[in-house]
Amino acid sequence: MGRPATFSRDTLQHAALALVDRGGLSALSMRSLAAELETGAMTLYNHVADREDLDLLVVDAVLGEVRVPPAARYSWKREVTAIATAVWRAVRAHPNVIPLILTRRTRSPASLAIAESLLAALARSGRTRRELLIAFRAITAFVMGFAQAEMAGPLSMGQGEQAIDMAAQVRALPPDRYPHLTVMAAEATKSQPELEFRSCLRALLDGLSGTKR
Amino acid sequence: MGRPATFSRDTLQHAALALVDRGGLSALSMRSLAAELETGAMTLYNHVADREDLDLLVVDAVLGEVRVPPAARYSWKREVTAIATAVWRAVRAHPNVIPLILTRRTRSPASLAIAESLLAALARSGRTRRELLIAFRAITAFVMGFAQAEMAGPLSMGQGEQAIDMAAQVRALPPDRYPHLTVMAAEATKSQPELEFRSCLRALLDGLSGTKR
DNA sequence: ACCTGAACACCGTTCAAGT
DNA sequence: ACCTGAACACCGTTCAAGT
Repeated sequence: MGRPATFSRDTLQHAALALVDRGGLSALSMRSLAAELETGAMTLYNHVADREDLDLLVVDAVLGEVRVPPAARYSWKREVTAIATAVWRAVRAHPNVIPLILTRRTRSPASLAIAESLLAALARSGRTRRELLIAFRAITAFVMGFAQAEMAGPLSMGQGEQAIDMAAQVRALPPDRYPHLTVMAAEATKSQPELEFRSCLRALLDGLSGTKR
Repeated sequence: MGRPATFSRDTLQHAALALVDRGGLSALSMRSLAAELETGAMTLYNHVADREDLDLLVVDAVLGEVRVPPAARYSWKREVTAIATAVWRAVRAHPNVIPLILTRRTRSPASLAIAESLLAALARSGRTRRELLIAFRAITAFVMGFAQAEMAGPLSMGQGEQAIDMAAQVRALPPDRYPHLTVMAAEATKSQPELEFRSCLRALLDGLSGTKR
């Protein structure tokens, strides 16, 4: 009933992201977001089609933080590395949003810009279309999968308390049944996600630049 | 009130998977599953801790379908390829479950067995622990990420009607803003997920067997 | 011990009404 | 035209009671 307090879609978007960052996905609902914005739940529908649309807005807020580096400075490998790393860091900066990022299909300008710049960088390596598609698939799969693994994989990453707890659990499994896994859980205790990401990505790029068949 | 109809956790698990396979994730709720089993919702809590536990059961039903091949038949690369492909195929056979698989951390025997056998295969290539961890991370990230991309990536896979629609949408973007993406959307029309998965995985394995630094 | 209906505290969204 | 409260059809889960 007429508080003029009409807010922009942009403030809604960032309020939603802030809620998820702070309290996890369960902290975001039409009602909780409306309360945050000091309005009624139904008012949100003036800015957003439905809950799914709100989720996409949150995903896009994260992807919008990706700073795609200016093109073609060094080798194509370095450029691809810069883009992939930028995406991974932005995603990783919002761990609570990762389930949304993994499961929502975005077609926003931010997400298309990332895809386009990655393709442009890869195209500099001289490939047929088919090879370019393969390279694009491999890299995007790896980046998203690496973020996924940090959230849900069997071998914990990083040195947080939670990661160390997880490692301890896996290390405590019967070593005769899981000889490698238990050893690797110990190794994962020294995990440095940034370095591991770089090493994995380098291996992938090496493989993608090898002889074509 | 004593229909004796006590059912096993196993039938509950497969009924839940069947509901998701048939009707998507939204078709599975405590109430819908109970109805399927011709009982009341609260009866489920005799077999399952909570909804999260039910989700894990569904994830595990899929991972339980992975047939890990017998070890050490050919080269380590072929063995790793066999395992990765088996996982990917099982996941892909249940597309509606993918969001759950990506976001739930399982520690079930099925999931641990997969991880252990993948590590065992990789260990045959002769690596330090640190290199083994890197290789494991790269491959699991890739497999999960590839499944994720088929569900939510910008370039559609396969020749289904839906995939073709999606490709058409991306192809219809302004080509001066998205020169590579629009071309690749056309290329993706010929997409053969199985072949692309193999090509990407081969590149990754090539990279992982290259010179260490 | 195992089972289960009623009730509670949430959801997203429709609808009809406000200005 | 924009806003919004009440109400509806769902959720997962607590609680108390059945056998």
